[in-house]
Amino acid sequence: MESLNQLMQQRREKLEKIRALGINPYPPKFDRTHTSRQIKDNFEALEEKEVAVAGRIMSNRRMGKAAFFHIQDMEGRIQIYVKKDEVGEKTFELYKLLDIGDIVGIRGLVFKTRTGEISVFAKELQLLAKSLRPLPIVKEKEVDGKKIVYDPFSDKELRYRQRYVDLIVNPEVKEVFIKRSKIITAMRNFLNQKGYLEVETPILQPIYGGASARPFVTYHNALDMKLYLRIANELYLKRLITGGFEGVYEFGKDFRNEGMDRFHNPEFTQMELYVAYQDYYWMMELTEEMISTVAQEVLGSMKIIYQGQEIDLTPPWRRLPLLESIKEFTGIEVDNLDDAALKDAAEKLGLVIEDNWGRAKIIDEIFGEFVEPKLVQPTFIIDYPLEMSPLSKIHRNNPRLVERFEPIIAGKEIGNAYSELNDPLDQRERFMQQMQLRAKGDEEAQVIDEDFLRALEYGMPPTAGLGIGIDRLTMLLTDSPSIRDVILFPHMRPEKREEEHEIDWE
RNA sequence: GGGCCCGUAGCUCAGCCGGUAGAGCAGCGGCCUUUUAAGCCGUUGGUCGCAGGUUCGAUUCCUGCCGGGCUCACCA
Repeated sequence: MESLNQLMQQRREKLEKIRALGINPYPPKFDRTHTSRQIKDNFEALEEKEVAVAGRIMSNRRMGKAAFFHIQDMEGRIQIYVKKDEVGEKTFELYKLLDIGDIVGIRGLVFKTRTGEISVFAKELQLLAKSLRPLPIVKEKEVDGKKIVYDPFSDKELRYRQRYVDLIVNPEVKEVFIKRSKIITAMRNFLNQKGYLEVETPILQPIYGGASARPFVTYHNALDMKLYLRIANELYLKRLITGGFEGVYEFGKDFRNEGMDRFHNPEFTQMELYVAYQDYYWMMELTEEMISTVAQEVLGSMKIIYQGQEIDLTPPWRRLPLLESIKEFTGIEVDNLDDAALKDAAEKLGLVIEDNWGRAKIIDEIFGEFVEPKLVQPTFIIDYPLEMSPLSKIHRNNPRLVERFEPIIAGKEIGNAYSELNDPLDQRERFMQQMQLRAKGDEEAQVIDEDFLRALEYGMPPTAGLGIGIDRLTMLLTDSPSIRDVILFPHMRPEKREEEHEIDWE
């Protein structure tokens, strides 16, 4: 237990004084009639009427025998006016023992102050929860309609570790997560309207698959076996297409045991959708329709600003084959070059190419370095090299390519899709190639999944599949520079080692 | 993993080339019954991230560690 500093000590003393007044500092409930927003939006109708509001004290201006303070509820803040003559001696004593951060309920009359602020004139004041820790104090002032914030609570480490404080003190943070929720709801509604079925598939998997990534490993005691946290939903969802569902989707957490940065959190949310009898061209249309619809519903516009760049999500989006995109941005015509010449060309661009890299890896490198960052407006990069895509169908016009696309927006991929490979013999081949890569030390190569192959052998219809990174999409639609700004509790190292709290596994 | 930067009061920060710390807000006490970054007067509060080293003396210099940020690498 950390020792109490002066401020926390004082609050505990106040708590005892409140108890001594015969007041329960943690009563069971409060009957609220209005939120702050409802009062502000309906002032004319509510003026001089009695309301009951509740929230956290966020500012306090005391003037002898009267005081103004703001309380904050889910929808905003409203000012409260307390006057000793009005609330009485005892309640005013209670008021004097309150702190910023305490949760209170007020019953009183709606009025407007001399300076024009809609407020509640307290007739009754009730403590609903005493706060024992001091909040950061953020003050703000409006000048010419612009909000100036003084001493913002800005330490990123504290904000991420104590998100509850961040949410209390920084209202725009709450907005981001409200939008995140609306994005997911809008997407779910879109998919439901199309008639697709939302399903749930295992997170704990005996064999992981569906992406190239290193997994987290866990252990089931009763079964005495290793399990993996899923890296993708893909293989289970395709089993369901085999099973006869013709459109299934899942919003799910995936887990990848890799580095962390501005665009990667070890656990992240993905929406995966599989639709029978369709191909990747069809899926491109669905994707642009879905993303633009979500933006329209959540933001009221298909035009967004991301980190200062204006982006127009209105369909149709540009479709650009991968190799053409490389030609466009670097002049390199990959198809005219043999392996050695391609390596030379890449090195001339300044890339460091390892000797054991194949063509696909070099192409991917050139794309990632010279093309992707330049694709600000939404673009479907289509038709990837076969070797990079063990789960997608070979291109109908070119056996060295697959029918795959990635939607790129603001220089970053936000998803991945293909005409799903449903030829079980070809799929087995591709798995075998992956196993060879794995034998050569590629820890991210995919693992053969015999049960998935068995499902394909029963026959899976032609299918289009799509994955959309919900975190990345949310970054885009909330103009957030880091994935940690759109995840409520981003992964952090433990604050300190507290031996006494270590969990004792058997 | 590499590079750069940061860690000082509850919060936001200052502290030059070494002499064991300061501001604003918050808090506490006083005045103030329509204030709003309320105001005025007074005042408390710090193992200067942790551990070593150099030194008569370290918040300051050096090393290591811990935590974080940015970035590069890796990575769908």
